[in-house]
Amino acid sequence: MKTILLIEDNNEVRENTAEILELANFKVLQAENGKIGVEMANSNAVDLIICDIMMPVLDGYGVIHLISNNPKTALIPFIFLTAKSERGDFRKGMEMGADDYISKPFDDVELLKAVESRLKKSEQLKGDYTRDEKGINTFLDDVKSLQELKNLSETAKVKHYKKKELIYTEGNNPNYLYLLQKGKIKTFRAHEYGKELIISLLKDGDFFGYTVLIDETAYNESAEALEDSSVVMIPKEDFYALLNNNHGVMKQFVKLLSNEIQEKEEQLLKMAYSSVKKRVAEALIKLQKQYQQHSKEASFNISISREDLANIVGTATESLIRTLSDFKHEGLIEIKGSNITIVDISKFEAYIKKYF
Amino acid sequence: MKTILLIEDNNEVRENTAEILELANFKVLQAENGKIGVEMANSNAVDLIICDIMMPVLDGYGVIHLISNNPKTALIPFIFLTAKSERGDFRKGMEMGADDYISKPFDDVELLKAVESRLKKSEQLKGDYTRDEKGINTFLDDVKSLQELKNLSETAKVKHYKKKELIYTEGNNPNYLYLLQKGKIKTFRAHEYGKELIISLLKDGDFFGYTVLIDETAYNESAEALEDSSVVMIPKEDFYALLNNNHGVMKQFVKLLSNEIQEKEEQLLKMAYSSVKKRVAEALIKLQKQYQQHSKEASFNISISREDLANIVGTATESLIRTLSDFKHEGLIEIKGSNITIVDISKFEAYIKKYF
DNA sequence: AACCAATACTGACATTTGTCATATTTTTTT
DNA sequence: AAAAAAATATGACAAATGTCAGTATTGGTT
Repeated sequence: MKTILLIEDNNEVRENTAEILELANFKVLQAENGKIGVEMANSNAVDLIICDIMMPVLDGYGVIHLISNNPKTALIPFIFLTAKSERGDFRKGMEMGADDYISKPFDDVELLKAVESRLKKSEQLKGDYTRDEKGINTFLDDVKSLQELKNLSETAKVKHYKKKELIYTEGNNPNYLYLLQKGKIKTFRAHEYGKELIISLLKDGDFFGYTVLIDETAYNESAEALEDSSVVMIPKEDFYALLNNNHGVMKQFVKLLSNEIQEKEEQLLKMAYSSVKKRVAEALIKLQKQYQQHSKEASFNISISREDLANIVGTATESLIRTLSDFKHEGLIEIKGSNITIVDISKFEAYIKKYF
Repeated sequence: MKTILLIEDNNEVRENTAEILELANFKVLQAENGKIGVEMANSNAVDLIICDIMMPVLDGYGVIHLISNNPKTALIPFIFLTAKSERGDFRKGMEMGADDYISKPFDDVELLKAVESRLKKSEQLKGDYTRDEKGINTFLDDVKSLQELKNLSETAKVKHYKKKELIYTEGNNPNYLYLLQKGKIKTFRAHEYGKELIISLLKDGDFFGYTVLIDETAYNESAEALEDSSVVMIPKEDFYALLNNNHGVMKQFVKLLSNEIQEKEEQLLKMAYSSVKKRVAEALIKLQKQYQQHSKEASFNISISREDLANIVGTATESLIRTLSDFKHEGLIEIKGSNITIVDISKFEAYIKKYF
């Protein structure tokens, strides 16, 4: 329920107005002068302020001045509701930053529509997605909708990469936000000659290449297609524009990033103290889940080269192969060429837990 | 220079108005009907729109409807400038989401003041910090200013922790954003019995505990004071409010997070493929730099327990100690009790590069 | 100043992981 | 289908790191 702060010195007018607003299912806070009003705005979570101009102690102009200069309250929509109906009065109110100006006597409908209109606008601004509860996907949907927009316009292009082709390399300067439309792509960092660590394995619908866009530095990782892939290239300007204009997207993006930090920290902990065997097992389970969720087959083959798997785990290819052999001999996985199948994922998980 | 889109069918009025705006040093885009206006808004970076109501092809109401429904243009301030001066017309315009409404004939000053007022408001909303070029510190300054604000009010409290005291533990529910005012604190994650990895070593002025605040989950790390410390506890509601109300802070925060991701990835790569010896060396150099920068002494002792250092590197305490002994025997570092001094940091760095 | 507990260090050895060389199998190309 | 290339697998061994047990040193406390 939204909270409206009503500042008006005339008891009768105030109470009548409050009643109307309450009937419209708003929570109403009442203040009988400007000073009290400002105090209430500071100490309560207020979604909108309706304020008279001529009042004792502190008038409406004083109120809007104080409200605007306090960052905590500056963004609350502000509506003047006043008997001062001269053009000059109206202009002064608006110039001081009011969002609407209703002169008395006013119609109930006028007031309610004005309130609704300003609340709607304010929500749009804040990008309040709290109600959809869809979490992270909202962000993706948003960007996807942008991407669809872009597809229509000429700015966003889709590029096709062959297996083993590079999308970008360490040192390149970023110009695009990438969206994997179809295919499989790895991003990885190089350590020493021949050694690399796969940072992420991307699946359809995943975005990549955004961290360097934000930092405005060169790539410190490379991206390579693991199979033939289609990639949507969103010009960085569009990405910036979206972030800057849509607070909701920004919020979701912050969530996305902070999630990633936590994941990386988790990985770091495991890289430090878990044995190769355990890391391999966890990588297999993760891959299995990631792909199964994606393609809805019952028993799913993980098809990945030993080298890539080793680079996910962060170990030598031979060590990885030995570990897989061990798992195979214990009947936990089956290997057919480059395909790996986890025989029974819950058994596998249980074994890992017990064994270590 | 700010760009204003002026949509008005009457050539004379439009050109006169444009002239006034140009004199006030705005860049003016002119559109002679609503349809052209909407197209221009979509293909140009526009900071404010001034629009007539009665027009051929697409009227002002149509324009504001289209502008509001496109996320790319929805946040551009919108002013109606019209001969329709009836109360009903005015209300309709405002209800459709206009930010101001000026009826003709109008005064030049009225128009300019209205434009300035709306631009000011819009900037406040976007929190445009692009001009200070101070980068990440802006965020910190912002939060610090909030913190100062908070210090005055009663909501933010400073808590003192003794050496070895815990600030929070894994599983706790977060209620605060923490700011280390004075002291030294580590945050760490537990792996198996007795094994932990230090995620970060905090110094004065560092914030911590924000990722879980954003994810709204329980802590997956613990924080412990390494020496007596003073910590400012900012209620999470204030943190949320700051993020939501100040676009600039949000932007800086996104940068902060994306930076952190890149750092963690770097660490991950090193954890996977660098030897303990190399990781120890790098940890020492990092500590040296972090502290030296902080306290401006020439030769600085790193004072850290072997166990903590091992937990930064991600190795067994004994292995770490052996590595330190090696470095000592090679004359690279000096050890006096728990204090470690790098004899010559550039020599040390050169040795590391050559040796590995 | 002496004591005690905590921390730092060392030795001996086990375990894990990496490296190189080579064999085998699978996949790709012709 | 055969040949070539690439990927996978295995053996033998070396190097790195961990573990446990015990000794030495340090820093704080009375």
